[in-house]
Amino acid sequence: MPTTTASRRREQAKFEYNAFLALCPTRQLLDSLSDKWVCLILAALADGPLRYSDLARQIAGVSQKMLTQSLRSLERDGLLIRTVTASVPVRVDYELTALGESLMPVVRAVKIWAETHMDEVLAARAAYDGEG
Amino acid sequence: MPTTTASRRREQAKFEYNAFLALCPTRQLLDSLSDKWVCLILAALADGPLRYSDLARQIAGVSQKMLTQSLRSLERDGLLIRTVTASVPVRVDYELTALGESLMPVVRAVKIWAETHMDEVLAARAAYDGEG
DNA sequence: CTGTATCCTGTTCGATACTG
DNA sequence: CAGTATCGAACAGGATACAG
Repeated sequence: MPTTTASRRREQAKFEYNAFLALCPTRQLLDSLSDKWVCLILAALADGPLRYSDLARQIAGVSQKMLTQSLRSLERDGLLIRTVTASVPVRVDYELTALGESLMPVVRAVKIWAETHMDEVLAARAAYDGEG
Repeated sequence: MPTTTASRRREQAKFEYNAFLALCPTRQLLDSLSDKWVCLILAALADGPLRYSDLARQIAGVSQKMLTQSLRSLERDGLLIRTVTASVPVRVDYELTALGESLMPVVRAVKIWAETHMDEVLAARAAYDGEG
């Protein structure tokens, strides 16, 4: 059997797997959560609605661009709602939806594991880097 | 009060926040998990040890470079162990550590939420995109 | 078999400036 | 106040070739 066939089969498998991943719900969720700021926004909104500028102040490290972009993404996914109050100056509030709140236990699970075990991870890293 | 002072204060806050984030265990964990392949590797190893080529076959979409890179990262974090058997040809097995296994419930929590709610997210996306 | 090294492409993201 | 638009540097990540 020629090599070309085997390599073609591999490419085919890769293609199918990538198509599968594109549809895989877990991967899609992970893609959203992996955004650097998404979890921080969710956590900030867990205590109640906040205005744009409140978020910008609480999550001090984020750029305007990324904050807006992440908020849009979360809004699009139905995890939060954006309420514009047409006053002068305009006022925009962000609030978790029920769907967004249902995600919080997952975020908290991540947080709890991190706070419980991250020192072990850091120790492992130090040991690994030490050995060189 | 001159504007420069306010802007300097903002920069200072941003700097401090970024320093805080760099130390925040949750952020560090999220940074690891957000790697495209890490969760897939963890899931693949949840059922037992696998060889490099087994992983490459199961996670068909990954490039050699990223697979190796992700495995090294997980090894460094103490989540899996890499065992080299010096035969010809050489054989390398990867296996979750206790620490790695302790992370699995978190990964599963993400998976369960995704499988339960991702259709709502997709519906929200469709609605959002439809409105334009 | 299990990688490492290199090149090269697309994407991400911060900074900056501008708008309703 | 709450964004939008644009530019450029930095990085991620795939393809390919090579090595122990």
